[in-house]
Amino acid sequence: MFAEFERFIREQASVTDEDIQLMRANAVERTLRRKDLLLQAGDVCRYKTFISKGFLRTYRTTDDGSEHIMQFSPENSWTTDGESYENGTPSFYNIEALESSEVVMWTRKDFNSLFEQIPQLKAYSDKLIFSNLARTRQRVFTAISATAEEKYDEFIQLYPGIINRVPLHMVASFLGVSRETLSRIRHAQVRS
Amino acid sequence: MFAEFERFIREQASVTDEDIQLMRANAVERTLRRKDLLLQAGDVCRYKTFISKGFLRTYRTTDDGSEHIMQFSPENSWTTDGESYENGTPSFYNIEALESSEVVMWTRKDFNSLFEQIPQLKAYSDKLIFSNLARTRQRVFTAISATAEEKYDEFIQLYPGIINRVPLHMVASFLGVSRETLSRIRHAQVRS
DNA sequence: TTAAAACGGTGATCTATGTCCTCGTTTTTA
DNA sequence: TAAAAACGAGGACATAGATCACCGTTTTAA
Repeated sequence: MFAEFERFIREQASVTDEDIQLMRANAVERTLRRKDLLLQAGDVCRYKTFISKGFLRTYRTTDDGSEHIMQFSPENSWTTDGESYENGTPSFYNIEALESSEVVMWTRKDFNSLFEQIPQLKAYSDKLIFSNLARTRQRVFTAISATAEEKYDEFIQLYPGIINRVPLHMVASFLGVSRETLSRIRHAQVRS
Repeated sequence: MFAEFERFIREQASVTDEDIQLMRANAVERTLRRKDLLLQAGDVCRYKTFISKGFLRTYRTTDDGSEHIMQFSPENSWTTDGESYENGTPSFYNIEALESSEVVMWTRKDFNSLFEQIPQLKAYSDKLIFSNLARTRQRVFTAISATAEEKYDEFIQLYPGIINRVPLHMVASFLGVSRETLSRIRHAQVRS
């Protein structure tokens, strides 16, 4: 699992062999089976997690019991609940494996010390957060301005591949539309 | 204008007198009248802006001409289009003064050099971005999971004061509901 | 200081989307 | 490998919220 991470980070940030050793030193590897939770709502998110293999989702449950997906996380991406991780507060989110997955994790303490020792890692992380914020803003804009069909079209364009990897109701949940509406939109598009 | 900024930043980050001098050195002050644009869609956002007095909004226009408000920015807060600012790409957003305002701005080049010279400023900025991301995520969650009334209630709770400072249709635009619906929700709540 | 524009409210519709249901197929799991 | 669960599709109906239209009041700007 760390091997995949090493390959990934080397191509994302120009890190040295020593940097890699540092990162390896306090990395925690974990294997997840389908439906395993990496984070449970109510717990504090203690780790920053790199997904070396598999597929996760981050979702939140409303009072009426319905689930709303905030994020899909395929291999070669990161996941965490930043708010809980930074502030040590209980998380609202669940992070669940949708496929059997392999991840590499670091505690905040360890990762912050990596930031101090590896400035390129900090710069890379800053960039990630920026692009994350830009994408989240875009998602707000779409959520408040687009029709269900426009939301779906943008999803397909922005995240091709995901549609073939998760059940339709999860895409609907991510978009904030009902499963049935999404099913109808798709069918209407096939015909046209 | 810089005086207000100085007061603000001193209480947010522990900066020295010399730090203040550095920040003052390349700060650009600007006065805006109501309806003036700080940023026009299509232009590159060249500045990071602190609002020392007044009130701005950031909005985006859809193809059909409708405006969607992404952010309200009262005095003692910051505004910029991070994506355009960081990447030098044309912005999708307009930033407009809703009241006559006074702002202090820095170019990216200058602000980045301040980051190098004033680590506390960088740390403060990192925190801001984190909380910004957390708030934006929360807004996504609400947008995809809540009813119009729940959206309004959360807005009032999260941003008390703004409701008395902007016309109702702007709150509606921020929430992604129609002016009429919001008006009815408010009236129904007064009665209950 | 006055004409024009913006604003908030409300009634009468309309409609996009949600909800509830059933059914056949595929996938999962014991 | 068989029973159970999850899934996608689609029909019938319900409804939250949009749209359109109009009005009186307040604010803005020439």
